[in-house]
Amino acid sequence: MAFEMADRLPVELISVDSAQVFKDMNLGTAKPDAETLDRYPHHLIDLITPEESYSAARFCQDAQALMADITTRGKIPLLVGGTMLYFKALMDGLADLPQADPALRAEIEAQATQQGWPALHAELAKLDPETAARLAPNDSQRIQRALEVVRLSGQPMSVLYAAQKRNPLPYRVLSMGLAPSDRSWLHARIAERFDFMLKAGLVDEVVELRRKYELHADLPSMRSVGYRQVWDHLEGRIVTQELRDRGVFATRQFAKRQLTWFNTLSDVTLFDCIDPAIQTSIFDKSERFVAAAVATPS
RNA sequence: GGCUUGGUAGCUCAGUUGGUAGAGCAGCGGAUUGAAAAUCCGCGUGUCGGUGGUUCGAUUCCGCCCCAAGCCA
Repeated sequence: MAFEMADRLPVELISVDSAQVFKDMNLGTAKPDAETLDRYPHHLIDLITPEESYSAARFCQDAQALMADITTRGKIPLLVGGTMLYFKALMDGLADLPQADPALRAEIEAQATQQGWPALHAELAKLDPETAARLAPNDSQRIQRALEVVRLSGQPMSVLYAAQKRNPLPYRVLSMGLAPSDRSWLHARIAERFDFMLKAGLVDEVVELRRKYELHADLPSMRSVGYRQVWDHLEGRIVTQELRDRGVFATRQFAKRQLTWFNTLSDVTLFDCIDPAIQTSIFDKSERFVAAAVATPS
């Protein structure tokens, strides 16, 4: 859909994808190939190495800077991708919170290994009762973040959330989502997609990544779908058949989580992508939708 | 043909000293504020292979049959 729009409208593409930001992670992230990227350049692809990490906050900065440039050039920013938190953060803004502190995170992590996350959840309950109340005792990542925020800023995260200013994007946004009406169709596509990745050499890609970079299994890059399972396979924990099955399961679960975001995100017009034959009609519909929206500026 | 071991949730299995059963994975639903392709939460009725028998009561004990794997002919 994005490419078809790029053929007809003066747009520039901005990728909204937390995995395609990594250099040399191509097959497993389903990154468009070099030829496609040449024809349809994407911003925010191949930004950092797999040793580094990106964030929703950095995405917001990067995307907003790009949107400003693009509109200055008289073009339309077209944001395309599946990292729904990034869309949400861009649309609704983020509170003014301290950024991640790797050393502090390591410290908290070590404490959790000793005492378990429920103990840290209890500790959080003293420092920030409101946040602790809405988090599950095993929600490691959010408990860690909430503790990090209090220690760094001296203020509970709930207080900083409450102080968050409404800071709407200075653009009129048209949101479109693709969701299949038939789950079994989705599952078949996912299996096909992962089998293709394996056939195309995903395992070799990870072998090469491990040779080229200093990686470990806890890195955001190596925790992503597909890479995590190949990692386990290369470590000898699972055989090829299991790698394939687990890769497919992980992709399905991820896809379901993406779909769940459509409940939360406001004003998204959904299009059904049930089978390839209908895809041209999806584009026709969306094109009419865009045309109608452009004709009625707010 | 005979013997042995199995047949319990979509899959892999546990279990019931006889009172009709539960884990993991899968699946489904939901949360989601600097790791988000992450992290977490909730959801378990299935002729316990079939059929006769014993019993107040059988998935559990016994007989026969079917199926699978292995061994012996």
